[in-house]
Amino acid sequence: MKGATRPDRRHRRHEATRREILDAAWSIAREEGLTALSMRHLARAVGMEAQSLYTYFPSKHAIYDAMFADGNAHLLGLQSSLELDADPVVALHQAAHQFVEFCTSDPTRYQLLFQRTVPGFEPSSESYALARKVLDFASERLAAAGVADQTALDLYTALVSGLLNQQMSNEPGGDRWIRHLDRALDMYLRETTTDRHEPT
Amino acid sequence: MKGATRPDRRHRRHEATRREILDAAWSIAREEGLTALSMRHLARAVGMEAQSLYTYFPSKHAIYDAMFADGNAHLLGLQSSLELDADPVVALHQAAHQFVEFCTSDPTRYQLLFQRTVPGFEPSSESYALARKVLDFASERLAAAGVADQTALDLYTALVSGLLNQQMSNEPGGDRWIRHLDRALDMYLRETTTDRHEPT
DNA sequence: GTCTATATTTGGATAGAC
DNA sequence: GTCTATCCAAATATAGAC
Repeated sequence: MKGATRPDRRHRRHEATRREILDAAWSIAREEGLTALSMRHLARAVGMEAQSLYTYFPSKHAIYDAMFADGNAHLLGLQSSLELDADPVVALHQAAHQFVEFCTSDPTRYQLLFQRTVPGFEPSSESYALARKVLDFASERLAAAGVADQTALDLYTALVSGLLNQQMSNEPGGDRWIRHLDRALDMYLRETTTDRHEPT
Repeated sequence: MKGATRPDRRHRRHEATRREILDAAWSIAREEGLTALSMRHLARAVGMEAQSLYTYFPSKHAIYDAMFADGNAHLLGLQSSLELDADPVVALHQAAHQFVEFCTSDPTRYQLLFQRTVPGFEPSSESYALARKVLDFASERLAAAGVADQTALDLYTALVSGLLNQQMSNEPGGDRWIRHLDRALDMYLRETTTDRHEPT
């Protein structure tokens, strides 16, 4: 007789609970802030004792790390599935808008992924690799639009993140800064690309 | 006989001790991070018991607030005493460089003044008024250079803070982003001002 | 896998003697 | 103004029974 649960079944169950905990963590962080997330609080939300969480995550930082990976994976999925215009300049605007939408739609996630506000947290190298891929995506969009060098890429990230930071810090939910995104992109492209048409 | 200390003398002594505590707080925050600052830790640094600090500051937040005011007052002093070039465009570059230097020279201060990273802290209205004056300064420099409207001012703060944020977050101490400050300013001015010379 | 019990640390803040 | 003595709350994490 096979009294024991099959290993893969147990594994699936384990993963499902992990997912459940992670979702609850996002929920708490969104409602009360990233730093307000605690093991006790999280445990209560999923109907467990705090100590039982250690079966699924070795530490609180591991939970932050899983959230970090989670958010980046989500963004990568969005970026991959976005239908880009044939015109690389239009495509760059599209991609930038998608990124801004992703960030503004969830300030907590933005804080975890792009600001360094959680006290002792640093992403693991595995999670950080995902963040790198996100940046590579932007790099490709820029190259397609005629911007190739590293310095111009740095200026781009500064410009977009500058608008986002101001928006999220001073007027979350509004558009006082991010509504200048298109203007900022045009300004940026005028600076960093050499127009080959209109030679006169 | 006048056995009691004169009130103003007592007041001066009180202020001196306050100053001493504040300096120690900056020192600790710089060495171990803003969030690592605790009453016990701070008290040990000045040779007191933690409880005695409450004679000088009613709460921990009051200490953060005093630090916030401190930093902004310092910046205002620097801005006021800077000799600006007669050419408003050159003057804008000067002022921007001074600001960037102020920020990069003390990451902890930058974090307290311009990022919102301390968990529950929000500056009092008195302290915030100082921060407003700092922004007014930038506003005047921009107006002198021919940038008057609010949207352009928002774009300016996004641009400068964007470079700073990237620099402080990803490579503190380096210049990978801030070395593009002049280029970014020129790009910005080209976008936001109408050149009256070269009408052809 | 989940629980109870507990260790351990750390924090902010108050009361009252001196 | 400074101290001792506490209070109170909250956090992460481990040990071991079931």
